[in-house]
Amino acid sequence: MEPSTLHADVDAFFASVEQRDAPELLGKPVIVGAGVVMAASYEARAFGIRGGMGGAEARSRCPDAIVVPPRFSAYVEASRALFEVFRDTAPRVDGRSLEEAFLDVSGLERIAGHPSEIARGLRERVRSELGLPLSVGIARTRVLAKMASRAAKPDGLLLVPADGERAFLHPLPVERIWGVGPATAARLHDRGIVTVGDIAARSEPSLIAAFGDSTGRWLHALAHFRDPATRRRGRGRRSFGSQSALGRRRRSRRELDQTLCRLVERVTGRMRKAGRSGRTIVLRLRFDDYSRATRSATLPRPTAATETILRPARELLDAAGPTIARRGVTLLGITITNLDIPGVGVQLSLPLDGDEGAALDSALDRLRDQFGSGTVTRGPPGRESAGLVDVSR
DNA sequence: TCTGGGGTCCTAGGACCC
DNA sequence: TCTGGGGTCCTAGGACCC
Repeated sequence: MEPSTLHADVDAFFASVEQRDAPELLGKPVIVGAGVVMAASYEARAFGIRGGMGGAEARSRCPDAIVVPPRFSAYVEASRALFEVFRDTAPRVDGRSLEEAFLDVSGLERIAGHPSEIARGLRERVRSELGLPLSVGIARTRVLAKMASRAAKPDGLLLVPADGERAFLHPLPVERIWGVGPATAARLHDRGIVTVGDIAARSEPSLIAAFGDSTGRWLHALAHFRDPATRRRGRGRRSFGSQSALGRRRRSRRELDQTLCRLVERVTGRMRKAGRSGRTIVLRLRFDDYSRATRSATLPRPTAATETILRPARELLDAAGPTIARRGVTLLGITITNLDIPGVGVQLSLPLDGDEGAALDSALDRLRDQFGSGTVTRGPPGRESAGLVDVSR
């Protein structure tokens, strides 16, 4: 099987959009975000500046860097145009974030040429039409394509041929694996595992014994060039969240409550706009020492109503009061999860006697409470009755 | 290196049910 | 009354990604 999975990724996305829109920034070290580095141009990276780094640290590494505030609407617009080009290039596009996607170009050879020609054309189009640098990795599997695009950066193209997978993957240090962060890397190092090849030398059972069922299997598959069974099940989003850093100053209960209200309003507003609702409310806290905690509560029914979510959110905050008083809170966040399932319809058709009909009606009433009266209907009463539940959005 | 804001997924224990 | 095995739901924490 020849490689036909592309991973396409704009380099330093936010910073590249800023450089494109303000030509005087071209060729200069650019940092997006003041408090924390949200993106750094490659010129800034040359000074050791990385995303997630504190602003003070970044400026000390490169005092001449130009710091610009993020302009999210510009990034969203650039992303929209980018995905138009993606969808114009391949029939199957799986977006992973604003600036990256997997493209399946299998079966396009006769129309559009070899995958590497398609990738070259894609890079040229994104450069000429959008003014953005795009790196592309091509491989047989997603993980390999992703790691190839990473290796190709900046502004590069790398194809991993089917017979070149070992030569590409096995020498890489484990830190370069997509999905291995500092914690897992440290645990691998503890066991003398430094490269992907070292992982390949271990049996699957020994990896499972050391790293647990999920991670063990995943590492083993990856090291043997198999696409690890996706760790992401289902489709679509699974939560809505909003958070706010508060700084080190001690906040009064009143200030915290105001922040909480703002967060709940923001989240529920986004949920209503998306036509979604959820049942579980998670309060996120971060303390002076950067330790974290979560407190959660689950409602009987999904909702997106501000008041319905605010009440239990306040109770969670109250319950965390003593902990906050002791450790000081530096971040407050709210996440709504356990979302309803959109686009599912269930139709039942069954003969009912009187009692069963009444039971069905009360069940449908409960569903109307949950999903709204317009989405739940009941067929005509009689010997053959039908209830229709349609929660499609 | 003292840290923003948005996400996803996994694990583990306890409650509860059959 | 005690014990077992299997399953689901909830809560809390942690790891990782962009």
